[in-house]
Amino acid sequence: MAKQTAKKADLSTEEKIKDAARKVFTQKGYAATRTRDIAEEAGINLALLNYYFRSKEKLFEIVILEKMQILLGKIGPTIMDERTSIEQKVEQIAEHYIDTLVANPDIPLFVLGEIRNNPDKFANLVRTKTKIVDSAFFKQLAERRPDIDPLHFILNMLGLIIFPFIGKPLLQLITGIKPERAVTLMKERKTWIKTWFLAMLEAN
Amino acid sequence: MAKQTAKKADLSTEEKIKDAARKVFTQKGYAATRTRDIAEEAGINLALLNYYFRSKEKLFEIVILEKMQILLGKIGPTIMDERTSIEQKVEQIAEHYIDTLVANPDIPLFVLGEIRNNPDKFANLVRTKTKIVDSAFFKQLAERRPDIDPLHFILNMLGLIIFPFIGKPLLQLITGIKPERAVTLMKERKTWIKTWFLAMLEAN
DNA sequence: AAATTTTTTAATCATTTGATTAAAATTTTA
DNA sequence: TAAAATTTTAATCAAATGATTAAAAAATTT
Repeated sequence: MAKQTAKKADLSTEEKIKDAARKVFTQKGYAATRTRDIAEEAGINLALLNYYFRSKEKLFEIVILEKMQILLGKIGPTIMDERTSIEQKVEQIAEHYIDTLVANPDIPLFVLGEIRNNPDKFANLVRTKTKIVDSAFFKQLAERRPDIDPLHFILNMLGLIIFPFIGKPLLQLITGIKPERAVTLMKERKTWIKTWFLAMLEAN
Repeated sequence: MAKQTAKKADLSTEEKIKDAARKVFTQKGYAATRTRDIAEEAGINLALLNYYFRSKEKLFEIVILEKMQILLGKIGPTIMDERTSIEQKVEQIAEHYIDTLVANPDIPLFVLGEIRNNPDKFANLVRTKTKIVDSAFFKQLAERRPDIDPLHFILNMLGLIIFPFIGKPLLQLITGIKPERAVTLMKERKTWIKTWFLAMLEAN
């Protein structure tokens, strides 16, 4: 008992496996992940993974549903809110997502990559269909800029927020920027994105 | 001879394999790709893949180097050009990349995903190190907005251009947008991105 | 056209990988 | 504390997968 690997000593076996699965799956993706990697990372016997979760696939589903919830959970309620302005919505979304993604930088590439590899699988899962285009945000944008498809501004906002996290490995490769500097940069963006978004909204 | 699968009838075996490899690797990533998938897509015997390219790994390297060149090749020369303005650079880059990505929409997610899975492997490959931060573009941005790190604007530009292609599977999932509509949307952005970028550059 | 070289195929290998099993160890219940 | 239930382990399986081999087929050279 005195020489557990600290961090995971107190967690239940099931939680140790889930933690390890979260880490390995999000870092490498489903296909590149070996169940043995997860077992080793969790410090447990491989058979336990199947004992608790039946299969790699089942464990994966638990993890990716969590991650999709993190990535998509906040956006729905925020853009549906009739009482907040465009400005407030953008501010809320930018703040929330940058904080979330600084803590979970691997999520976007992970989720988008898995959706690419298996679009059908998530088709039913995202029952948000036609939700965004009926949202208050959408209507507000259309009213402000009747000449531009509101989808453009949705894409702009998400691009400004999410892309830096997706592009970070490349950015580090081509600029040699340090990880801490990258985090600082992301946090700086929290305040700027609202300003930039509003500027784009007025642009001609 | 009269009943080849048309398209590939005239290509050499080597090219048929490369074509198939480009398609399967970029769509599913290295780990999720089976050499048998490539052989089948190419309409050749599996052993031929190894006969011509030695291994899955070797064939993959050929493909990803091509794709990285497509993704990164244009940006270097453009941002280094001392004689063009910020506006011209952004216009050139937006036009070029959106055309390129409409024709090759899978590239960004593919390349960024593989870099994530194997950062070390591409470390030496991207010898652009310290190039961007010494570029004319960087200096011009720093001069125009001394109060904001030029990297922010690089990220903004790339986010506006590239993110829609990375996020397309998700966008289609949550909006039900048709693929053709998505392409139209991307092309519309070609003209707007310069405007939006300049607006962000002036924003306060 | 015979000989040589190149290309292609079918069969097979060795390793990896997800999963199972039966037994051992541990914990909980009675 | 004995019995029962739960958890863990080591060994092993079957299928998938990257790769090789030896022989056949086709193309090229002499």
